[in-house]
Amino acid sequence: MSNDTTRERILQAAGEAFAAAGYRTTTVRDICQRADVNLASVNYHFGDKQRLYIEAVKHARHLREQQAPMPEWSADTPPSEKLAMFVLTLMRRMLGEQGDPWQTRLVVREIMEPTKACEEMVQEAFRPVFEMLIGILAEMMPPETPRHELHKLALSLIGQCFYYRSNEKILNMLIPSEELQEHYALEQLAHHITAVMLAAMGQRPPLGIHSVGSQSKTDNTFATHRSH
Amino acid sequence: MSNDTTRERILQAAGEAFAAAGYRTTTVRDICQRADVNLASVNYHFGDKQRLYIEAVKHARHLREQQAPMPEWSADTPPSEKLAMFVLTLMRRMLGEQGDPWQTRLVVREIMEPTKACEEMVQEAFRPVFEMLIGILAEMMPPETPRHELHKLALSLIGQCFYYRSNEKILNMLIPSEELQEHYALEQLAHHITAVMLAAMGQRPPLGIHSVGSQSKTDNTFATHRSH
DNA sequence: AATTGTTTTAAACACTTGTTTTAATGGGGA
DNA sequence: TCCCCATTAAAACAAGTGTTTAAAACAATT
Repeated sequence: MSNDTTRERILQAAGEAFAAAGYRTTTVRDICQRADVNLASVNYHFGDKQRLYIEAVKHARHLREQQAPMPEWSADTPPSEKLAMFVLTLMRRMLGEQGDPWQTRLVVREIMEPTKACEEMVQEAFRPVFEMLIGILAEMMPPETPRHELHKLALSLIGQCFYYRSNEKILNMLIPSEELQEHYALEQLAHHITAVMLAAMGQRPPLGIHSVGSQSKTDNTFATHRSH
Repeated sequence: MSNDTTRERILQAAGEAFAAAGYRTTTVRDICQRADVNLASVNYHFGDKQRLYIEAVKHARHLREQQAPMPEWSADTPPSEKLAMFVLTLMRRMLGEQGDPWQTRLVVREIMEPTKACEEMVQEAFRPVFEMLIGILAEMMPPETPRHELHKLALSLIGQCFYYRSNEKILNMLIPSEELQEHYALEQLAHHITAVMLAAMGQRPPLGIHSVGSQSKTDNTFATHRSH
């Protein structure tokens, strides 16, 4: 964590500051104070604030990728296992395992309000991950499934994961804190999202059905359980 | 659309401006120019920029609610139909039917980075909608389903809807534009999300299974369709 | 030790920002 | 008509912003 060069200290401080307050709100003076460097060194090392921002985004993304790398599977790994691992990794990137996940906060800002730093991010990071997910889903769905349907399934999955990062503050207001502590750990959320997607694709029994044995399905599988 | 009083003109212009560029980036001068009023009138009518922002958020939320009101159902409406309508309404609020949906853009900003305007928004708007959704889901799931599981199902649904508003720009870079035009209309997206949720809860056959007859299920319902 | 190129420092600059001030305007009632 | 009120208008203010400048400090090479 202890980056010694001025350039690296600025990059780190800028990432944290931009992630916490956004581009416009954080000042160059903030960053320099946090990094304990002289005010002019930002312009010396990065030219101007905007180019520093772009570099900070790139830096954040790289950090996040190596903190939660996408797994590689052997050829015979069942697709449902791949999907579970994929979701878990995505959630790790979203929420992080320890400390404040400022890297993802910064990336999310860029997603919501793309700047010049976004194009590179999509091509280098998002598109490969997206294609990987499409590949996993394609293994589970019938071969004739149209591409746009695979895409929407992928977006359903990503959307659920994304939600827990982007709406964190709202969640804290909506869900009681004991419930949050007890049932909203990273692994529990990943497990839930995986279950929803697998059930939606018929790779697992639907949620709410406790009879796991696949041959013991009863008639009311697709029926309403109670009309309140 | 033609609000005549100075106060209303400012409110409208401020909402659009804040939605497009955020609180810090948009200047009071921007807003006044757009509303064609004198610079000082913001402070005269609203006190300061921050209180104007709070009023603008409230205004935007009210506008959005009356543009896409939540439906009311008769007592015997099946829950799956309720869910479909709920999703459609939520998507209408997210994406809007015509023109730039600046109201939701502004609300989304507030979700991502809550200010003083947020608390009121959650209590008055989000919580009732959330509870309504929980009620619908509870009708479909077994009575013994724990509350936190209903909550997570609700969040899965909301997360998918939210995604199409928050990641709009990324989607445009990730999905070919012809596919977007052909398969990403508001109703199509709502239909997809509804299908995913219903299938996940066992209220519909899984996606990718075309035999709708509930008795003609074959053995491979919960099996892999192809190993690539 | 002197010199060269790189990095750091403190100060200043030019500009934008939210806000305030003070005067002008306009319209109803006495 | 005159006065009083709410509203609008133009100008100025004070604080904060990104950026530049020019000198100082430093490190490495000759």
